[in-house]
Amino acid sequence: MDLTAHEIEFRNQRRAHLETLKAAGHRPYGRAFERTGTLAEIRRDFAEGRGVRAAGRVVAVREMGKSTFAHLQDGSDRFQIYVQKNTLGDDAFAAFKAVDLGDFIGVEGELFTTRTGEPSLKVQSWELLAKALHPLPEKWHGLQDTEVRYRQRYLDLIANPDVRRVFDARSRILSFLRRFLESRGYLEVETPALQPIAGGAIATPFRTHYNALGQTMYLRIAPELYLKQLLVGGYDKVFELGKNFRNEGLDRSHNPEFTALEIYEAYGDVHTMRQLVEALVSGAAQDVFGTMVVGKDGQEPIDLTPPWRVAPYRDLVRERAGADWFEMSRDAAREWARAQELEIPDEMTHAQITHEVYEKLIEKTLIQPTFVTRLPAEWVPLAKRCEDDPTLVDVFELVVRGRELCPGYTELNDPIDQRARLEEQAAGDGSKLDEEFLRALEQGMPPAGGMGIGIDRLIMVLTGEESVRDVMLFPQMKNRSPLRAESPGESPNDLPAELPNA
RNA sequence: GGGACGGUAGCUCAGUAGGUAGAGCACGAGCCUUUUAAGCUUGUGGUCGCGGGUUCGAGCCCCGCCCGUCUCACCA
Repeated sequence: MDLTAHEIEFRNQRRAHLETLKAAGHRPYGRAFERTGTLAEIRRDFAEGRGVRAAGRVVAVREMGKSTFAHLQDGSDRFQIYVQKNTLGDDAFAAFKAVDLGDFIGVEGELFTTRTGEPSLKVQSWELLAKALHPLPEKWHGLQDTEVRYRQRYLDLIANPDVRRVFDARSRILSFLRRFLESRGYLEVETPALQPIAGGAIATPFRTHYNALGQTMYLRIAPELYLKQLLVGGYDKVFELGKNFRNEGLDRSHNPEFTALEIYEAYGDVHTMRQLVEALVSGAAQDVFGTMVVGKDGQEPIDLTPPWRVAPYRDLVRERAGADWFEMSRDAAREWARAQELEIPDEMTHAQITHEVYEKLIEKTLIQPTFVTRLPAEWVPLAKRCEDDPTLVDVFELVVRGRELCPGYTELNDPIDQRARLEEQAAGDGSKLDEEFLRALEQGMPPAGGMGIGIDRLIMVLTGEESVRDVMLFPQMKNRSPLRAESPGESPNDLPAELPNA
């Protein structure tokens, strides 16, 4: 790797500092350091003159001749330390000058308040815990380069406190979801991520090969079919919180691997699920942010206070496209849609045109939480039909800020209808039929409600972030230098039959 | 995949009309014992994303490519 003269200079200086510190008796990469507490705890329990031990990364240094101010940062806070020549002694003070921005150190001393009123720690002794060989990003503007922020997230986390806050919130939201569900008697389960048939959704899967069985495997696109087998097996209330993988495009609301929460409840239905998701999401906002109104400054605030709007799909379409929409001929519907600047191929059916109108003209206008209900059966093959209209299914799609957040429905438990609808969806390709799942349904699955929440999008709604990359610690990025070029025309799914073991 | 925009010092960014590349921070040296974007003096640091082309001369113009952001397409 080619280094610029400047990078070589940085490296040499820091290594020279490291040698200086070693000569002064420091271990360049220390061992456990017993702290009085985190920096936040030390601040909280501040008492003038109190003796404490603290540790953290040096993120700011202000040298003033025979004394130095610096800031330590740990996972909880940032705290000022004060290093004085006559407190520390000549040698320890001189060695401290070899501490660079970014180094981890441990310090021991007394708490005091500076003339300007900042709680500080007067250092009596200190030791090096880890030397940083690279400089820190700029202290005032932080790290701006989006590419570096995503590829080297640790720099982003060090330099940009707001980023840290988003991921702290993410963690607390996940924790709340688990606590909430467990407190209501739902059992967390784990089902295969490596599946022989990628079912439960319509999406292109990632394909791989399992050497021991000589068999093609897929990364799951959804856990749904396994969770339903647990209902067959007698579990009444289960959920799974985990990763799904879809071999599709990558944009600000899609990442090839993403987190989903799926919940199933025997003897429930679409209404059970609606109430559950309302309580779950509004509860998470209340628990983590102390309010049910969320969003960043400059955004339209989202009010998550239940109950949320319920809007049947056809009503929304009629509202936008006219009360007589569903009595219109296909030609008239096509003409109307094209007048709205939608691209409508001649062969599109009336139902497809309707769906295009919904997705392009209506969904994005649903900012506040809205349950879109009673969708056409062909869009949701695993849902049970409405009793009063077999062309519709008992589902909701929860839409917030114009984006689909969570589908939920009364699960289809009729194995005969289920087979027919999966066959229709597979369009004659029998290899896509999950016979194991159908066999399980034939064993008898209790009536049930189920739903799946896109957790990354939920975090986006709750934190006000507009890109999924800003709520995932390590979003997918293209390799900077591919190990080997893909041969032209080779599909990413075409793998050699045998892969060497790593 | 299409379109728009971007990639200049370790970081954040300027760069006029095509005329030998700048600032702040960081870093080095000097001064400074209550500073906090510390301050003052001074210095180092650049394959201008990569590869071609036009030109006497390219960070700037042209072509190709790489990476990223947004957007459209795709997408339960």
